[in-house]
Amino acid sequence: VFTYNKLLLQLTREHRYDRASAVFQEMIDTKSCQPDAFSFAILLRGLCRSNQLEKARQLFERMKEMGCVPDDAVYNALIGGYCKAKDFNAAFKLLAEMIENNCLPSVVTYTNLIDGLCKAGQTKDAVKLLDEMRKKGCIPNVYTYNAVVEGLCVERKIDEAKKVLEEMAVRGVFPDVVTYNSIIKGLCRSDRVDEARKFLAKMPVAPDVVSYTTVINGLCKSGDLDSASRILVQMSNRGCIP
RNA sequence: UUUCCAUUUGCG
Repeated sequence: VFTYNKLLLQLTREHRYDRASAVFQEMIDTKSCQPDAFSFAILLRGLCRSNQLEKARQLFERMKEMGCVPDDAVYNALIGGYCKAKDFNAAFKLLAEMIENNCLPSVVTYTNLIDGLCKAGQTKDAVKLLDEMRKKGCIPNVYTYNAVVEGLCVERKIDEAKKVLEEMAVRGVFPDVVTYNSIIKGLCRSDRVDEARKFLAKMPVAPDVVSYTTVINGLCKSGDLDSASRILVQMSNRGCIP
């Protein structure tokens, strides 16, 4: 099984899903070596990522028919797939099923859902889910918050996003460069480039290429090429390569 | 001895 799984993993990494499915079928046919939950997880994840959700669903049914118990990796893969397809009914159904089967949804599970909701423009629901996960004793981490912050910034609700920052501070989750980059992007998009520039100057963590690029982009769009080139110089001085 | 994973820039 180990050997087969390794092969499956490699094949899906190379996006050769047809080949992977064939290998999988071979495992079942030979009967000497039945796929385990991990084999399924690997293949399901590959199918979900390549938008072959229907195939994934069938495989999942088959898995249960074979008496193989889905683990959290399997559920996470499927939930991620449905989120990307914006089929939240299906995603939440799986979440419920997962809990029924005594499979604890992890922070990754929730982050998947929260990120999906945000990307679909449903930040309101995302924030609600964030609250719910906490009530269930699942602690959001920086990835979870970043997904929310990013979602709010895309919707130009910068001030709400800043509130989330405050909440992070209260809960002892430290914003990282990704968090700040989302805010900077939000400010730029809301024509608050000047604030973005100030934010860049005083952010508590070291700005990276993305931070600089975002601000420079904003400045260019607003026609402030002088400031843009100044930032560019500053950026190279700090060893960042555009 | 296999072990999947989630978040940010550039109309990529």
